[in-house]
Amino acid sequence: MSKAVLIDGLSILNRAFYGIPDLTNSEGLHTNAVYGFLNIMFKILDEEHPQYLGVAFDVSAPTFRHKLFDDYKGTRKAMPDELRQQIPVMKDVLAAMHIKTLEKEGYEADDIIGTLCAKCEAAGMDVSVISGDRDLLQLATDKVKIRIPKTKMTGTEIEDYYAADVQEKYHVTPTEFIDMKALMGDASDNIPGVPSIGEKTAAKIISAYKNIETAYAHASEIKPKKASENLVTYWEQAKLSKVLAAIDTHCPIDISPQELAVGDMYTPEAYLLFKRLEFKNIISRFDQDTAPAALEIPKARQETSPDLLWEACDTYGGTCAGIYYHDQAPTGLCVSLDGPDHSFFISEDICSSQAVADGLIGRGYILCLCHVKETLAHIKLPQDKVFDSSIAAYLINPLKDTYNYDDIARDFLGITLPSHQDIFGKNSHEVIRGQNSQTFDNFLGWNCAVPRMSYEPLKDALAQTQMDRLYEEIELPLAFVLRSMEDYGIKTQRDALKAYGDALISRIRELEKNIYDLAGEEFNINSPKQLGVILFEKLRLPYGKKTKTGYSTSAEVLEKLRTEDPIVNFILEYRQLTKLKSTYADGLEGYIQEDGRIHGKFHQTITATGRISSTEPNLQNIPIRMELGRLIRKVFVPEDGYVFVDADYSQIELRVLAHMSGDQNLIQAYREEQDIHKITASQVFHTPLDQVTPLQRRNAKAVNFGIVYGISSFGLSQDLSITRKEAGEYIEKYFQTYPQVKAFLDRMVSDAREKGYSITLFGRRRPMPELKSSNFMQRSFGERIAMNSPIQGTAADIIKIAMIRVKDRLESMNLKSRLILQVHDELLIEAAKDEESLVRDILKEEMENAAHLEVPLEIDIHTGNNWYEAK
DNA sequence: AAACTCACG
DNA sequence: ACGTACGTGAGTTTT
Repeated sequence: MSKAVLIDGLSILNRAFYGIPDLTNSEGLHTNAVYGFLNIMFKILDEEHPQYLGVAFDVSAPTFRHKLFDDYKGTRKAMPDELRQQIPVMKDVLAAMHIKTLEKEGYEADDIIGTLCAKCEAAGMDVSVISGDRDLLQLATDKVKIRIPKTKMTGTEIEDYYAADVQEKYHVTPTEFIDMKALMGDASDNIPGVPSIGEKTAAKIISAYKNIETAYAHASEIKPKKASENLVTYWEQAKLSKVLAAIDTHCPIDISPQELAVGDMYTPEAYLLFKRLEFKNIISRFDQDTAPAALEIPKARQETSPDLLWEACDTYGGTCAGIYYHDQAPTGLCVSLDGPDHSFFISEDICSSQAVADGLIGRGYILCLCHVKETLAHIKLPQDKVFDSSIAAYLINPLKDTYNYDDIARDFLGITLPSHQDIFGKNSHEVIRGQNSQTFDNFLGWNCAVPRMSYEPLKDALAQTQMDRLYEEIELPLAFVLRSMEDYGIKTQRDALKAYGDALISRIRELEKNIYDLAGEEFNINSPKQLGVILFEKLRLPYGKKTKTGYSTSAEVLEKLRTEDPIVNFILEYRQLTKLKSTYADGLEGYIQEDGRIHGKFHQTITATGRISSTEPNLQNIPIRMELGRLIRKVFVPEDGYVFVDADYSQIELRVLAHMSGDQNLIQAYREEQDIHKITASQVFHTPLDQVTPLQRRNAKAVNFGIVYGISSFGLSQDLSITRKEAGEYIEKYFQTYPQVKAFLDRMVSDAREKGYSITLFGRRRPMPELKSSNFMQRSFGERIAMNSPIQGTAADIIKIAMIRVKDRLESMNLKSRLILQVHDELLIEAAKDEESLVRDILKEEMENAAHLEVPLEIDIHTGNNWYEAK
C-alpha cells in the first residue's frame, strides 16, 4: 500500500514558531519555525516512510473564501516579522530537498490539501495530513489520517485522527464537523458562527440534528433559548459560515499524486542550506560523503618534509601561517601559508611539531590557530607570535556555542565546511586515518587554512569594534594563564574525599528509612515525579503552586512545607546529602589523576559576559554556603612545603556599579569604607545607621544584588518572600538614595537598544538581539541583561587583568608559588611556604590595582593548609 | 536530549 | 497581559 503525506505548511510553521524558543543564525536570520517544521516533518517521515510528499501553502492574495467576507483583514492577527521572514526560507529548504510545494492562486492550503487528499484516496493510497489546525479534521476518513503535532524543542507529540477518532472525541462525523464549525465559528479563521453558540452547544446540536439545515428546521426545539433564537436571527450568517468552514475538495489543480513522489532529499543544496541555517542536528542526517563531495576542499600535502616547507616559505613569504596540531592518532603539524593552496602536513615521525612551529616562528611568521590554550598542552608557543582565531571570534560575538574552524569559516570567510562531527560522527573523539583518507586530509587542510585565511578579517573586526586591546592585552595572555592553571591542577586527598563520602552514606540510609516510613512505601526519592505523587497526592500536602510538567518539588517549595510534615525536613536533608555524595564526593574522586591532582579545565569562550567557566570538574561551584558542604574544601590541599593563599574581591560588582554610574552617594560610601548593605538599609528604611536591624540589612543586601541583576520588583519579591508592591517600594527608595544608579541603568538599556550590544569598561561587547524582540518576556530579559552585562563583564575584565599580572609577577620573580584557581572574584595560589608573605603582597597589589576606579578595590586574603581554611 | 534540581559567583 | 531575577556546570530521572 502506498502512502502520501500532505503538510499544511503555514500552519505547521506557525506551530513551530510559537512552540520553539527563538533561534537565530549568524546572519541574524530567525530560524526557529523552519527548524521546528523540519523536526516535525522528519519525525513523520521516519515513522511513515511515505512514497509521496507535498507541502501546501496559501498564496498571499485574499482568497475566494475570504472575499465572501468583507472585513477579513480586521480580525486576522498580524503575523510577526520574525515568522514572516521564515516563509521564503522554508520554501527554499523544501525546494533544495526536492519536496513539492503546492500553491494555487485563489485557493487556501486547506483546499489544496482537501483536493489532493481526495485524489490520493481515489488512487488507493493511505493519506496523512499534517496540520496544526483542527479545521482539517473534516477530511478524516478511514484512509485519511489527520495528524496534529504539538511542538517542543525536541519531543514532538502527535495526535492522530481517523474518522472514528473524530467521532469519538467530538461526537460528530468529520462531515458534521463542518456544520459544527458553522455554528461555533472560529475567530482565528474569520468564521463568524452564531453568537452564544460555543463548542459544547454546537456539538450537542449537530450530534442531534446532523447538519445546520435540519437544526434550523427544528430551531424551536433547541435547548438553550439564546442559542435557539440566535440560530434563527443569524441564520444567514450561519449559512455563510458553513461555506467558509467547508474545505473545497474539488479545486481545479493540475497536480497528480504521482508528481509528489519522494526523491533524494539529502541533496548537496540542502546540505549547504542547513549549514547556513546552522541546523547541526539536521546535518547529522546526511551521509558523511554528501558534504565533502559537494565542496571544493583544499588538501594538505601529505608527508611533506620540513625542507619543502621552508622552501615554500622562502618562495612564498608572508607574515603569518595557519597551523593545526591534532592531538590524537596521526600526530603531526598541519601548516597553511596562504589558504588552501599552500597546505602541508608534516608527520611527527619526520620532524617534531615543536620544531616545525619553532622554524616558522624563526622565519618571522605569526602562527594563527583555533584554541591556542589546547594546543599549548602539546607545543610551546610564545605569546607574541600567536593569534587565536577562536578567542577573536568569541570577542566579536560571545553568544555562540562553538568557535571551531567551520564556525569561523562560515562567519568570517563565508565558506561552508563540514564540521568535525559531520566528518567523524558524533561520538568519535578519536580520528582514525585511512578509513576515508581523502576526507581526513581535507579536514586537516581546512583546519590550518581557515585560521590563516581568517586572520585579516578577524584582526580587522577586532580593530573596528575597538576590541583589539582587549584581545591583545587581556584575552590572549589569559589563555596562557589558564593553560598553566590547568597544568598545575589542585592536589586532592583521595582518602579524605572517600571518607567524607562514606560518612554521608550512613546518614543517607537513615534518612531514606525515615522517608519511606513516613511515606508508607518505598519509592525513588530522587525522582521529582514520584516524590510529587507522594507529597501532594498521598500525603495531601498543600498543593505546591509551581507546576510545569507536574508538581515542583524544588527546595524553594519544600522550604515552605517544612512545618506541614516531618517528611519534608528529611527530604531536604536527603537532597542536600545526596547532592554532596554524587556530585562532589563521588564526582570529584573520578577526576583525581595519577599525580594526586585534579586538572580541571577552564573555558574562555563560553560565557556571554566574559567570565571564565570551569568543567571536568567544575571547580567554581564547590560548596561553601552550608557548613557540611563546605567541609569538602578540606580535601583540596597544597603540596608539601606549600600553603594556600586565597584572595577575593570585596563586592566587586557593586564597586564597579559605583564607578560606572558615578553615583556620588555610592562612591562616597565606598571611599569611607562603610558597610554598604547597612547604609543602603538605613536610607531605604529610613532608620538611623546604628539602629539598622539584621533583617533590614539582609533585605538591603538583596536589593543591592537585585540592582546588579537588572532589578525587577517581581524578582526581588520572590527573593525576599514579600509582595511585589513592597518590593517595588524598596526599589523606588533605593533609586531615591542612589539617583545616578537609576540614570545609569536606564542609560545602559537605551544604549544597548540603540547599538544592539552592551559594553564593559574594557570594551568587551555583548550583542543583545533580545531587546528587539516582539515578545514581551524576551524583551524584558534583554533589558535585564543590558543592565547586568556591563557590570558582570567589567568585573570579569578586572580579575582577568589581575590574573595575568599576578602570574607575571610570580614568574618574573622566579617564585615557586603559582596561581591554580579562579572563582569569578577569587584567586587561589599554591604558595611555597617561604614565599607566603611575598605572595600576599603580590595578590593585594595586583588585584587592587588591576583597575583604577572611582572607588577602591579591596580584597580579603587568607592563608591556610587547605581550601577550607584559606577561605 | 530534556527536565529537574542544586552547587557556586 | 505577558511571567522573571544575572552568569555558569553536573548528576539523576524521564522521554
